[in-house]
Amino acid sequence: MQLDEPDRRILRVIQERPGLTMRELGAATGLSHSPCWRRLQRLQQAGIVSEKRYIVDPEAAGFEIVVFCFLRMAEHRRDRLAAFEAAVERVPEVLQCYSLSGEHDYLLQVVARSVRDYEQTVKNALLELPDVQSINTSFTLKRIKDSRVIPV
Amino acid sequence: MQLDEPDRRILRVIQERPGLTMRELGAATGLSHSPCWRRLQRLQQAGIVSEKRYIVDPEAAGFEIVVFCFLRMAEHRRDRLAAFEAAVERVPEVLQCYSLSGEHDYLLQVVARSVRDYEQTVKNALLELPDVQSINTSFTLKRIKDSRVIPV
DNA sequence: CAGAAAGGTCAAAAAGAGTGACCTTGTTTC
DNA sequence: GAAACAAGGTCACTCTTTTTGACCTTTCTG
Repeated sequence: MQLDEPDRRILRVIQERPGLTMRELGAATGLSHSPCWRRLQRLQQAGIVSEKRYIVDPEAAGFEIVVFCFLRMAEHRRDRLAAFEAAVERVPEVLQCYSLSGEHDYLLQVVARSVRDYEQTVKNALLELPDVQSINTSFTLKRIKDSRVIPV
Repeated sequence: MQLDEPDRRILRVIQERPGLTMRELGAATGLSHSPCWRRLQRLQQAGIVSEKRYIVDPEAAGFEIVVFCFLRMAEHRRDRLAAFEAAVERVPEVLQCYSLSGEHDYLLQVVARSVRDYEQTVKNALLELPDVQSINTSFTLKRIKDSRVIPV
């Protein structure tokens, strides 16, 4: 879907100032509430904008440990990787998983309540994932930024 | 803030099923809407839960390129790092930034509309950040998972 | 057991979302 | 240039939810 300027303005405002009413959003983007609402609907149907939701802060919720880990796979056959990816999806402690170009196959962001818990997750969930050859963990010391604001 | 079981149930349900009304949320967590609402308020005031907001999908919004990059710093004095972190905060293409233990100092997630744009971001924004010594980029090939659901 | 803390119920006000009808304006197409 | 469209604007209104307040009941706790 092609975004025009009003669409981008809407995207900017809903990201920077959630909690505006449709009328306020319209005012902030130079539209009135009706067409503004119609556009937002369209953006949602196009999958560009999610439904409105709450975000839970891992740290505040007691998940003090955030790690990134790099996986290398033993097999690189398409069906094996698909199996791995489906399995990763089901591990709740894994928040993000991207496949990478370069020397590592996957990058995972994993949260845990403690180092001990992380250890358990690695042993019980991650190493059990199909075809994982090696796991290289980097602990995060500090979250400097964790934004979901796309600079549209 | 210490979370009890009803709190955790609320956190689980609002993450798994956004869009429930307060009454439905209450029903799903075994509370009635009033106390449920009061708890959710408390969780928000405690910073555990954000206000309700839309999430924009980078890919759907035209940001096809998602990269992770690893930075190494020239200086490790406290005030220099603070300056760097404040500067990173202001680069809109950087969605995430964590400081890491181990051989790299920082991990950044950066989005861009194209490889060419990414190149620009690196040259104009990232390399301009104070004390950056080296940048090591890993392009992502595929997003397997990008969840914000904390397994409370 | 007394009090405090939290939940339940009810009722109601206020706010916002979501619609629909219809008019106006700017553009594109013949 | 006229007709046909595509969008936006305005209005009026309905319906849901949220948000509150009052008050009673149940559960813990010291």
